[in-house]
Amino acid sequence: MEQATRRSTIADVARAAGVSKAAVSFAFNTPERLSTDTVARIRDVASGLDYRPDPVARMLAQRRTWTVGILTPQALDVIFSNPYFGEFAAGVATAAEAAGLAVQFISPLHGSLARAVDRASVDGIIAVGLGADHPEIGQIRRSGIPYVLVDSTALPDEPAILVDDESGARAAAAHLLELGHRSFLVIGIEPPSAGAGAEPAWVTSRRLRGYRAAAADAGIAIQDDVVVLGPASMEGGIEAFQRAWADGQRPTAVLAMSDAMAIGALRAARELGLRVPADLSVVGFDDLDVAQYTDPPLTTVHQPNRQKGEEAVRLVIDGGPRRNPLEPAQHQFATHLVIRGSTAVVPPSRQEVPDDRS
Amino acid sequence: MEQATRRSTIADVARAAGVSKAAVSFAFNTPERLSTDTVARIRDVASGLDYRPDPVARMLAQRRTWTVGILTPQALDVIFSNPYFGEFAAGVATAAEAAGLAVQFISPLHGSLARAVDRASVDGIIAVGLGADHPEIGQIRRSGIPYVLVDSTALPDEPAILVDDESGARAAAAHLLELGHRSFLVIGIEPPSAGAGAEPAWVTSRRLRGYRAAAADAGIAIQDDVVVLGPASMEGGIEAFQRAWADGQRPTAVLAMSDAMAIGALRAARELGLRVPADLSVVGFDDLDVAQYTDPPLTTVHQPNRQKGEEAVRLVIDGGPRRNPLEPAQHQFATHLVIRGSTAVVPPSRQEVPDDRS
DNA sequence: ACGTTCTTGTAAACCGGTTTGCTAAACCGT
DNA sequence: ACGGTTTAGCAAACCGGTTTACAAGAACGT
Repeated sequence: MEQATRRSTIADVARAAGVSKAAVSFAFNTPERLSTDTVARIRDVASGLDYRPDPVARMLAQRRTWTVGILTPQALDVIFSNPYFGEFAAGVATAAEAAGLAVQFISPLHGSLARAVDRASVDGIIAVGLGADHPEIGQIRRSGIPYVLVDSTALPDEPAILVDDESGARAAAAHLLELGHRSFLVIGIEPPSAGAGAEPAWVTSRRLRGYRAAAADAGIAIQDDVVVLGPASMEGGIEAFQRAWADGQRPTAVLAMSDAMAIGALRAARELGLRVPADLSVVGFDDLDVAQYTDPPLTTVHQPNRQKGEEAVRLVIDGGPRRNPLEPAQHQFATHLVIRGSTAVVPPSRQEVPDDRS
Repeated sequence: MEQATRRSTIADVARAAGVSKAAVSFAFNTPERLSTDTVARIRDVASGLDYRPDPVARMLAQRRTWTVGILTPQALDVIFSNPYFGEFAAGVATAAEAAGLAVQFISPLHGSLARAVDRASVDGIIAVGLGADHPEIGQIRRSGIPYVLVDSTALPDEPAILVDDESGARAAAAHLLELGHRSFLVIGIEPPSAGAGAEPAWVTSRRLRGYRAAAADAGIAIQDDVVVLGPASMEGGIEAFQRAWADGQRPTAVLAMSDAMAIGALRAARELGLRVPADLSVVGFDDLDVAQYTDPPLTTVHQPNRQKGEEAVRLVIDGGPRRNPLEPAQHQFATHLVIRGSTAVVPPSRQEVPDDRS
């Protein structure tokens, strides 16, 4: 028993309508090339046979897939579980739909990103969170497919979507310092690949630099031993906070590099009997939708997650062969602090005696 | 200025290696058909030219795309913003990756789902949340592509992933009744297409049936005027709750049909000065990851979001031509209530005098 | 020495569309 | 009546792979 009914092809339609294959193709794509009644007749016959042009054959002939790919070094299941990616992807989807493009996710296939890239049939690649050192970006460059880098340091003229991580982080820390906090815990995002830990281009480094700049302005230093790393998830936030606590740390404020981790910290703190913000202040990063819904609502650094996605599509679309060279390839977004309810003045009991070097 | 460097094709490799196209193809796909050193030589030449087989051409020739599609009637941006879908998609992705398949999202293109289905090049379709009446499912059936329906009533022998919505809902309501609640607000999910409002197959109807069954057991009725509908988002939950409140409703318990909406209700209640669970109990549905992180942690009906996705892939994969007819096409998952912190006994001031018809 | 099987490779058909000449007829102005 | 332009449609090449049918030579058994 073979497949019951073979799908009808353009040749079937042509035969049934008594015309050439070309005519059928024209009837659908450039009807003005044919007389109106031939078009009508062909379309009739076609829908009678319920003919649907094979998208793959079309892609091959046109050498366009009408698809953009979102490339990530993490496995797909962690991507989809991560609201940050959700919001970013929502932005991509919005712009893609407007341009008539489909969206495909490209992530390691059986552990190999390179293999996944090879199998992917896309017209453009939006690579998010790849370290500049990732070998795959070399592969992409060579492949000739237009691409744009997101959230990673790029070569000066390479298409990229950037965010002013450093000043966002700086604002967050400055806010806490102004509230009198001096004892911090920094919860950072660990790099996806274990290898690239110390890489200075990684987002964690950029944000940390911002935190430290603000601290330096206030004359204090954020030591390495108050920064803990973990996966950018609520789970990761809990664990990071608990680890620090077990380690004997008793900060009055938490600087989390992602809202998800901040939410985890919120939860961990609550379980330890700490009240936020009375006993502990927490500030996140990303300004996810959920940040408004936590209790208390989360003070966090806003970055335009959806806009980043939309802009990425735009860049990759006219990042093609004849890109307008006047227009810059890179787009940097600003960040700003959103003060909600999870931060407050440092508890009196924990205030440090002011320096009295007069 | 044409495109700088044309990608090398199989013909280029064949010429450079002094063999036929077929040999090159064999070298990659069935190396045992060739002598070991020919294979080595061809591979060498190929990587020298950095040849990468065109995935589209390959799809056409093999008549396989190695891709599964997730079909939804909602726009992609709402999908990606919705954590429920995120978790489901994570499940799909896990199973797809294991099977070496890519994942593609299919959702209305310029307002037309049918058009999107036509353009999609996939080997199987996972259709989620389509009402049984949706015309597109007819289109899919006719197209001959294997598919599986998720979260929608299916024909008896049609591949489908189902969930025991009714008993889950029943358990939720029973729990509240046991705690003494008699005055409810039901927050339901509005159907994606405005048209199909009264459709009895819709998930909202199934869950409502469960709530009502439990209520009936306790001798009370849930009237239509205590159920409000909205989009399945946190926003939607806020609005629904506020609308009901403005309408004069003062429930002691909220039955939300999605965790996202429950979180919205939590927030709206807090803003009105209501303490949860002291003044108001809230129970959700879905048991999203975030449900553990709300304050208080959300009592909710668990359904296995990720497992549903994984199973859907399995069903659609061997839902192909020669499906094992012994194995049922449908898979129904159980639900169960998870009691956390958002539900408590009804406040004394609101206790109803027990019926004294003796 | 000879038919048979195995091994290694090739040529050509094929997947299902799009696109590029090209031709024959219709239309047009004079 | 006639050259020039449109219009309508066709045949064939092409996109870049896979797969089938076949051939030449090597290995093998007797």
